[in-house]
Amino acid sequence: MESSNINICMNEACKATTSSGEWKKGWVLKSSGLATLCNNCGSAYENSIFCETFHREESGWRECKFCGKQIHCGCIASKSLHDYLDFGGVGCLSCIKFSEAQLIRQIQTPGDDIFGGLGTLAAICDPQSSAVENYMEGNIVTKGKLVKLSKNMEESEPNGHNLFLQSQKGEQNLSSVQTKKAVNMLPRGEAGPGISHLSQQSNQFSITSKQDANPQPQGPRDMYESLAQPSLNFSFSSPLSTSNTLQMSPGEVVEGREKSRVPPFQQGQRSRQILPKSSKSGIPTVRAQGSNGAVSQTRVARPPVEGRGRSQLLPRYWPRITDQELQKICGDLNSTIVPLFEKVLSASDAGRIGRLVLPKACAEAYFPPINQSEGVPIRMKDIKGKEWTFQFRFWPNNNSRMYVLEGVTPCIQNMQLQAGDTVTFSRIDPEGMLVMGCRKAANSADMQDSSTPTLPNGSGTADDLVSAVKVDQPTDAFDWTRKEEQRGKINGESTPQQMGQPEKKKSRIIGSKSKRLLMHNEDANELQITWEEAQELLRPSPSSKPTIVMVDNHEFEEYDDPPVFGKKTIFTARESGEQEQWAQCDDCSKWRRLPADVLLPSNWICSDNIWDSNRCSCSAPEEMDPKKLESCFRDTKKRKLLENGQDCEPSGLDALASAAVFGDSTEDSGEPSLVITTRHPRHRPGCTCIVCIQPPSGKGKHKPTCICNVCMTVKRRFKTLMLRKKKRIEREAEINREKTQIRSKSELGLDGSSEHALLHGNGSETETERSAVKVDLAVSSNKGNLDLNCDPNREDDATGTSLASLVHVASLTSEICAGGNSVPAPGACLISQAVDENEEEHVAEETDVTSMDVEGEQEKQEIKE
DNA sequence: CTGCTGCATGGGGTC
DNA sequence: ACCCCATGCAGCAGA
Repeated sequence: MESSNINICMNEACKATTSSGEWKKGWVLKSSGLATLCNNCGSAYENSIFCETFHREESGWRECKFCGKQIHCGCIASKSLHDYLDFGGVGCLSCIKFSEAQLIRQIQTPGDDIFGGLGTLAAICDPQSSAVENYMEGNIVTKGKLVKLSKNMEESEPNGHNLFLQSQKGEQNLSSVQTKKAVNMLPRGEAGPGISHLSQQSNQFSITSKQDANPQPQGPRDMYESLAQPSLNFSFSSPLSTSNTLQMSPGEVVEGREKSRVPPFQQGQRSRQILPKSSKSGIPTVRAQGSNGAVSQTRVARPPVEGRGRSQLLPRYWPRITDQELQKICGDLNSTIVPLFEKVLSASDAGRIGRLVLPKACAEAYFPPINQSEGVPIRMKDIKGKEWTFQFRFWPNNNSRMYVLEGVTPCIQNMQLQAGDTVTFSRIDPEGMLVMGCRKAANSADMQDSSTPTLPNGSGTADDLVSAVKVDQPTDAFDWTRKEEQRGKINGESTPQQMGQPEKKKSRIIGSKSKRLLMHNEDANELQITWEEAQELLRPSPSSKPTIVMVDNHEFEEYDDPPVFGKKTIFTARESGEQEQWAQCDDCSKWRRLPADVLLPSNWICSDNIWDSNRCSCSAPEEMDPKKLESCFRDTKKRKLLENGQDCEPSGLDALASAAVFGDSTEDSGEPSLVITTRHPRHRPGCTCIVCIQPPSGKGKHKPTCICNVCMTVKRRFKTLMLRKKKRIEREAEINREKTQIRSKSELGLDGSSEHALLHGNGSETETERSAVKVDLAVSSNKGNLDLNCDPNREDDATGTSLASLVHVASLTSEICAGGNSVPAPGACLISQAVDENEEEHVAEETDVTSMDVEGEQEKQEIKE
């Protein structure tokens, strides 16, 4: 009750402290000219002091909207004397009781003084204010009463839009008044302000937002990347138009658009019930302006300004749209944007099912009420102005409902969103059209990288997975918890965002409940590989030592810790049998020879090469000629496949793949010979651990007589390839004939240059030669992997050429199969069968193959990326 | 076989 | 303890 050297911001969400000598800089003294004693109870009422970030606009003194009686709203004892009007303002209880029904009619009547009167009020009570919340819950007025009044208003108001317009008008007046008042209330001196913890009077929770005349350009971390060209030609066609709610808060709009001096960010007038309780789950942590007057670019969680509010809206759904983004969406037009809520996309949301699960509270607050499970179509625009129609519906779920937006896949794909990104739902007013915005997760992979601090203070670590993902604005929204932690600390100019944040609360920021969403992006990338490829990346946990157990005379290594992903390396062996390992630098892509037993982290560069001082820098040349290296790797792959084939009878697929890889690669580099490699880098040839003995998916499951879809596809494919080969041979023969003829002619009369032109001009021969090279390169670059999905029609495609070789090999195998008594290779049999099959299916099959090609290449591309 | 639909389940957050 | 919601999955329809 007493003034002291330390002033505390009256806002419960802030509670910042400052010494009395400092409060001028960023602190606003409120109500200094008003009475300090409650007229009703005589209780002392303190002048309030707020830091600008949280400064509130009014004193505890109100005027009854109906009778003009002065009410001190900050006085607990006055609880029986007044009530908060859900649409704003204060009324004494006697008036409220008398005129509740009349109030509704007044609201509906244009020109009624209610909203005009709002403008004459020094301020209105903001039911959304946390202070109000606390206060009301504390003693003043029951929430149910407000809800009741709110519902009455909603139900009795057939035209919410009109209501909104009225409200808006009134609030705009209010805003101007508030702005003026704020200016008038600039600090007058150090005297007066005192500490007050008790003043929980219902005050409007106005947030100053000073738009800099020269707003700073958005940094790369400022998101809403695709907000660039919002179209604001929206129409009020959304079913939301039926929403009988007092709608947006113009203060919010002002905040986003105007460059007024201290326009209060009005947190809306209604739907207090959709807000969480302040002190626990987070008061609106709006920090629209720092005390230095910097432009507001911070991403703050703003409680939605409206909604039917049938349930609470969790802070994680509060829109964190920045003023800049608001401005972008609003553009220069007269439309205003009302942030409603946002949601971090889950894997399910971003998946191909096309169902976006809507938070129940949000759905019920901002979407039209639906009684049928089928729901209603909802038109929505994205931030580029493209209109989408989704089906808004629900499913019964545990005596509740689960609301979903169906058909969002095209929109999400259009915005290139994925799990972890955020979709925002806003409304353009006065049109009322819903706008679906987006915000990319801020380079989560990078931010999760332990090498890159994610927070300004460098507190980001690899463990800060959650915060790293979502703390995209370090000086951004802070949550209530953190504010609570700051209580008692000097705030001053420091940004609370720089404070540490409990791990538990970090997940709040990401907005996700599910740990499944928290998958490291790199991990996600790792999952975009095949099972076999994954085996090559698996490393036993460095910290764990295996326990060797014997099962059926096989040694098994048992690890207590799960395997970890390491860098993919290639194992080779010298002729002496000595094994070695090759790793590629992530920076220069040069291959470095390493001891066979070392395990590399997922990221490895030359400077990490502690085993070869001569090649511990990217500037050092590669030890081996790239061609030889490729050959070596190819041989490695070949040997590996051979080993696999010896272990178990190859399936048709395996045989074909092996044949394809081996067939046209007989080059012997003379360098380290092909070596028996394992699927498990840690494991040596002969290892019989569960990893090494387990066949890859599908291996061994397909018999030569198998007629499963996979095998049938392969059969058809090879039939196609055989035909292709036949045509190719014919064409080459024809080309050769032509060349022979040309040579004959040139020998007869043409000069050398013409011959050269002919030979190189038509490119026939060189094309063939190139093809031969490409065969080699294709296999090499693919590290021996056979791409069965290549397009046989692409003659100039390296992979396709290699497949021609594959066909050649396959045909040879087929001949063996047909002519010998030996047990045919399954692949050969497949080919044999394929040759016998009718050729009529070719056209359709080629189409299938082409589609497979595309998918296969896309898949490879994704893996590369 | 694939994709869609609707519901069930259970982890986890909130009250 | 309640309940939200991310996800799994069975059933169904169409290709």
